[in-house]
Amino acid sequence: MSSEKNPLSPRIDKTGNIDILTAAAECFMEQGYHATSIDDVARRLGATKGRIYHYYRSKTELFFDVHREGMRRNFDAVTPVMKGPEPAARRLSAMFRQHALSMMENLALEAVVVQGVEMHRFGATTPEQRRTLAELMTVRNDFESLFKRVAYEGVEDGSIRTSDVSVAVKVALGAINWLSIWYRPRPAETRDDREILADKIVDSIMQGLNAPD
Amino acid sequence: MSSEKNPLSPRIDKTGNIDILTAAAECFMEQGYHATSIDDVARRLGATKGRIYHYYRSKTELFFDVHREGMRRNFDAVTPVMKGPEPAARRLSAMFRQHALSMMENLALEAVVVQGVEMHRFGATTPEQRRTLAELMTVRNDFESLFKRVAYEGVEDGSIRTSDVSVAVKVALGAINWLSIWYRPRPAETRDDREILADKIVDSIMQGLNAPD
DNA sequence: CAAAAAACATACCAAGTAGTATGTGAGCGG
DNA sequence: CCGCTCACATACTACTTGGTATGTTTTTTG
Repeated sequence: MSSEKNPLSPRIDKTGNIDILTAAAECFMEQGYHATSIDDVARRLGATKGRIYHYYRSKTELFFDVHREGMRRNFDAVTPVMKGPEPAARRLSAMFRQHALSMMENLALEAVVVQGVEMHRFGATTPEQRRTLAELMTVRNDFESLFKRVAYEGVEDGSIRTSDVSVAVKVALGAINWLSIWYRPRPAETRDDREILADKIVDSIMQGLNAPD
Repeated sequence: MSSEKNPLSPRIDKTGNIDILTAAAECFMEQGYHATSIDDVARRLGATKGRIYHYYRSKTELFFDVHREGMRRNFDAVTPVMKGPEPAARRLSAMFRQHALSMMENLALEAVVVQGVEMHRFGATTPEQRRTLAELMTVRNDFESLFKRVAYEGVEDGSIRTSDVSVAVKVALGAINWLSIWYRPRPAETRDDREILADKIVDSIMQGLNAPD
């Protein structure tokens, strides 16, 4: 069953070629999963199908692995700031900020993650694929739960106000995920630029649009 | 050039069959554009390819027409409430509310619209397709501009506060568009249920998550 | 009511693609 | 230096799918 072809950590290339995961992510971002052929990915690698099928048993498996890597970076970005002595509202906005920055800096990967979320609607063909997809959605839900948990803490410690925690979190995450659609780095963009944008987004989410009375 | 095969208004069926646009929208929503074959759409119609190609010259043209219809409904939902004597913040939240309801009640159509937005990243193959896609993105931008304009009015009349109008609008629309990914109507859902959800979403957008001091 | 056009269905093809089977050169352990 | 494995490349196949060409039936029109 688990012939262990894919190590969990991302495969980094030793040659001059860019990594398979990166090439796949870029192709999937630019053309979408179905419109991307394995030959497209291979071409971007400066290689042929043989190389890809040496590491991945199928196109879907490749897609899933890209997705996993994207989610892994999401967790890595968010978990360090979710605990601490500050009020929950502070921590939650820090989480949003980190997530937004992660979206911008792993754009290709995160675009694939978003496609994966959509794909859960799509009918996965084989039972094996269905199970893997279900696994990915579990990870996805766990990620969302991180935010929900802190949001609940905020309701309890009085730093957060909302009519519905679950909806509010979905709204906020949707706003951030939407970055993968409209955000494109400008040619000479710096980290500072991205932080400014992230701060604006977090401000919108936390303060809302209504002017204070 | 314009052989006028597709009237602008949606083609409503006179037979017992569901309409082509609806069938296509449902297929595109469930499987995505590329994974949907023309035969899939035909099968859902209880017909064959012949019927579809009688009205549409290509698959992309069909997709674009579904997209147009989705955008048309968006405009129809939002424009009636965007003008009036109330402060701009009031009108803007009414627009958000209408848009959210439109997303829920035209789920299949709107899912296709979202796909279209993603697709503008994708390389459209033929020049003709590129132009049509560019046209759709113009419509899309016009729609976003409706919100921006009212938001600017709000900044001027003092009813709206934000660090960046453009970003704030993108955040809000992203949150609402994200509905197409997670929202699914429950079996016996009523209009009231949808309005409650829409109100919660608008509340999150307008009030934010931070508790008032 | 005849003829023309509309509204489809059927049959077919060329192109593209996921996946496989097999070859091959480089490195490496013994 | 020999054989074995790894890391690919090459060649090929079975199948799907967008699109077309051509029937066939129903509706409209003069």
